Amino acid sequence: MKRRNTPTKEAVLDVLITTGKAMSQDAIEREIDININRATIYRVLNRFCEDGILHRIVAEDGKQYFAMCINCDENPKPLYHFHFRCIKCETIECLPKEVNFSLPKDYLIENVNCVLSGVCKDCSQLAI
Amino acid sequence: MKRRNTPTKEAVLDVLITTGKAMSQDAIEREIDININRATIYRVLNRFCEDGILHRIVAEDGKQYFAMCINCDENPKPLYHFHFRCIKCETIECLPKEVNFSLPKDYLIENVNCVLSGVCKDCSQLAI
DNA sequence: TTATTATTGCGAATATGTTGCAATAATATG
DNA sequence: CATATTATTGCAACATATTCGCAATAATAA
Ligand SMILES: [Mn+2]
Ligand SMILES: [Mn+2]
Ligand SMILES: [Zn+2]
Ligand SMILES: [Zn+2]
Repeated sequence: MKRRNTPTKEAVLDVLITTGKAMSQDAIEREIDININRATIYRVLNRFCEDGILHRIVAEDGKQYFAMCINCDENPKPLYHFHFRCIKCETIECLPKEVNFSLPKDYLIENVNCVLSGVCKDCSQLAI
Repeated sequence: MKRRNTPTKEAVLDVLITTGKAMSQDAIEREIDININRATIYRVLNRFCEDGILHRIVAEDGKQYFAMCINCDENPKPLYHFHFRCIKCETIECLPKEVNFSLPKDYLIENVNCVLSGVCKDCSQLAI
């Protein structure tokens, strides 16, 4: 199943690159000018995750958010990094902080999903 | 709104105390012998969370899991601790490991939701 | 240009969690 | 114990997120 280039894939990646944040399917759909079906966006996002182009974060709202992998911008991020979800502006950003943990004997690690939530700097300064 | 004692609340707490793990609504319902309505279980769980008797974890499967607070058993746990979700046996346990993080300036923390996932010791040893 | 098949749109299905409302039952009070 | 108050429950309906089957479309290889 060789991948093909399509306007949909381009548009989705474009939005994610531009915002530089983690976005949910509906947020992505809202930002795209052309009309793309909900299911299609999910399929594109899932494929990007399989291919290691995006990574998936599940926030405490139970929703999936998607962000570009690793060297998002200037600062490359550790494989397992924290995420911050602002409850005011509803955005999620990848923090360049590594998650440090240790597991008891005989535990096998497969994935890490760490989300801190609160108010981001933009929103906390607005309040002043 | 003074709280009342009911068989439902007792049954739910009982299951959570017995397993000592974090459980989802459907897992709890399955473990209870009497029939309790889905919505009722959710309401009971939400009330326990409000009252600080349970805490809520959202796993990467997007589902909510509920566990007894802090001094679950012998070892008291830090306020912000890691959780481990086994993808084999589908259980979640509270790890007595504190989550260490630091936020950039002007960020306000409100909540922490950290879930590691993989294979727990019981399931990894079964494979041997 | 044509054939192959990855990708899409659509509608329906699944799953998790919440809510309105009337019925039930726990508790307080005399 | 009898009665009033109201927290709690069951039920059905709702909301939302995500997936799936299937036929139509379109990107690429030949
Ligand atoms: Mn990230
Ligand atoms: Mn816990
Ligand atoms: Zn914000
Ligand atoms: Zn296990």
